[in-house]
Amino acid sequence: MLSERRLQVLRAIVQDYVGTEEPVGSKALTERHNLGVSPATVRNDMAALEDEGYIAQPHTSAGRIPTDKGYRLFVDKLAGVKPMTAPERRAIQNFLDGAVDLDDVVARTVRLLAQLTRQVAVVQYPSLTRSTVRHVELLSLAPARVMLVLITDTGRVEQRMVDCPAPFGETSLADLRARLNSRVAGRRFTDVPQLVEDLPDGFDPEDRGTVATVLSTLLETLVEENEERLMIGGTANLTRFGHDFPLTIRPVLEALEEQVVLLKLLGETQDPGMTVRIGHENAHEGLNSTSIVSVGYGSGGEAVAKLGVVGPTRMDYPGTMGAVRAVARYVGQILAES
Amino acid sequence: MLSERRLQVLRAIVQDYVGTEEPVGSKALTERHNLGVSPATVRNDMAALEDEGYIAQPHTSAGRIPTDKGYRLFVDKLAGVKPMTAPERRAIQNFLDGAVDLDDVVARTVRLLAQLTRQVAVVQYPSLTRSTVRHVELLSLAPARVMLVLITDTGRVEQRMVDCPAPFGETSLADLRARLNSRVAGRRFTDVPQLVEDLPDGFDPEDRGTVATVLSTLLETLVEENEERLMIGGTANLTRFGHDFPLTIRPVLEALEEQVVLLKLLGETQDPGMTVRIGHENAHEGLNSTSIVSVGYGSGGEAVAKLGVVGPTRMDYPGTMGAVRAVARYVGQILAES
DNA sequence: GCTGGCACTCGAATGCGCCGAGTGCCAGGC
DNA sequence: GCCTGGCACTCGGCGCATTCGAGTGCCAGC
Repeated sequence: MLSERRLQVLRAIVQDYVGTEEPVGSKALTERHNLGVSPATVRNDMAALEDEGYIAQPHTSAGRIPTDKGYRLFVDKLAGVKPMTAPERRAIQNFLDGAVDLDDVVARTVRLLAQLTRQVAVVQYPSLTRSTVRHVELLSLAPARVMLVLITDTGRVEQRMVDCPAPFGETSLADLRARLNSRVAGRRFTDVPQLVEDLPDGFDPEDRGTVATVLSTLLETLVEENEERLMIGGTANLTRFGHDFPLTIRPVLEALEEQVVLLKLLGETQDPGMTVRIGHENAHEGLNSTSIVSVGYGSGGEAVAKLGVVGPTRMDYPGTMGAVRAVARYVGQILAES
Repeated sequence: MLSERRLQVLRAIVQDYVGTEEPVGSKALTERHNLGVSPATVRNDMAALEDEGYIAQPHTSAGRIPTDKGYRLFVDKLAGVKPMTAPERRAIQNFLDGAVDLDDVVARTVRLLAQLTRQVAVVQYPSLTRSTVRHVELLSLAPARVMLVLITDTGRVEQRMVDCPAPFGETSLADLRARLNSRVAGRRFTDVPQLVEDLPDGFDPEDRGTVATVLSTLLETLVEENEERLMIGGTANLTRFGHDFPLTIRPVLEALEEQVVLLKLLGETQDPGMTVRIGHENAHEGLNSTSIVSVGYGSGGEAVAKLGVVGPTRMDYPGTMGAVRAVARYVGQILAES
């Protein structure tokens, strides 16, 4: 087990490195943090920390930089979450309050997060899985063509074309619309399949095919839309990455474009609380030198999606975590209101 | 006026520079293109071209690179549009054919363009201005709360909440829905305002306030959504920009995030044909070292939006233009079919 | 167990010289 | 009049040696 002072030294190294972006040496450390001991002592502690794998030297005779393991310890034990100041909170709230619809909420959230953290922000659209159906609308566009519109409680709208096997009259359509909504309105997506299972039975035989087609399209929509979408912003902040960055930035940009990858990363943990993935803890290779801070958010306590930021492992964890948490909280409020 | 050979020299310079990314000298030129004259002659031509401002030297005793003016001449007079090969066309068609909804069409188009051109692709969502109303749906969510859903002929769906000044019964709602649709379905957005002007007159006095509120929300939606959205992809290709690129890439990423800027640039010309904006021709400062190739696309001949790519001024113009044109054509087809 | 001292290491920065691609100009030839 | 070969000149890039200094590890002493 590491002594208290060694942990302090690690903390100081992380803080200085994050601030200066340069390997930190023993002398600089004692000058900037009053640890009450001499550089020589700190050197011993550093050697010990290096043995344990918490820090490393980029090359002999250079200062030390934290390893992923070092950051991990820092995040878990040494640093808290830095709360936002009151003015910051007000600014967040004001900025988000102006949103007019769901897209706008998400777009504003992305901008806000990117600005606050000066990193790349990722916001997942509220998931359909845990949300409920507000309404299903059916529109007849042609005798054998129906448009299905699904409206969720989070304000999201999805539409699908349905080509019917047989012509379908307006009255039948109205009938189906009414019955369908009486069954599924207000219900959870996951419950819908059972709820509509026997619905075709109540219809005329010649209409049953069409009803079944519509229903299966509806179910498809529910499933497909679980391949959730997300919005990304602040990629310009990647340019602050590092000195060597042409090599670093490319795979990151590529990974960010692969939304599937990000969704997988975000979804990896069910825990709606704050998650920090550091460097190689990220399964995706392109993100091995980045850290991802994410947290669930949602209306009324229950998390329906995640948001977070992607940045260099050398990031201000307490500040970033504070910003992410605060934004998630306010977005949840906004969603609950609307 | 420049002699025929000097134009040839310019063309050769552009081609070589685009290929090698390095300033091109007189000797290399005569070796790679059989111009039938000696390097010394080419040098004279180059000096002339430089006087005219078509090419420049990065520093004394280096090769020449084209200026924006040089590229402009190249695009206008010296190069055509390189058509896609048959296999490429098939690939484009196959890739786009798999799309299931409008979002998907746009997403696939972006990916496709980015891959084909190895540059940043930008696709504007089909504009509402020139499209027509397919259907307006009204849903009662609470006694004094109505959701308005607008469906366009391009398959786009927009929804808005309406808080009514007074409770509004289901029958009144159905009535409004029917009357509204009989007037606006199939009509152009621009025509809608006149078409619904006197609609409230036909309703009971106590309902007129609500009807007016709903209508004004509808009109707002039409206008607001003219602030069109767009999708961007292939930003990872920015890393191929150049050697000096940390300085170059940053403002580009920033400009790309400012969707307003891009929309403005795309919208600057009404011409639905192919537009090429080179370097400083782009009003936005961050894009001064990029060129934008864009073209209108749309279902059934009429352009409803634009798509294009953003790349370094040093790009393969004929190839890029060919790809952009081909993609636009096929996207138009897809939209016309659905 | 902490501290000051000391020798050592090694990357970054600096300076220097060479090389070669590329230029401009000029005199001569078709 | 235009093209060509020749020639002197320029200047950035590259390789190399040198210096400089931050930082280290170790050791003897308090």
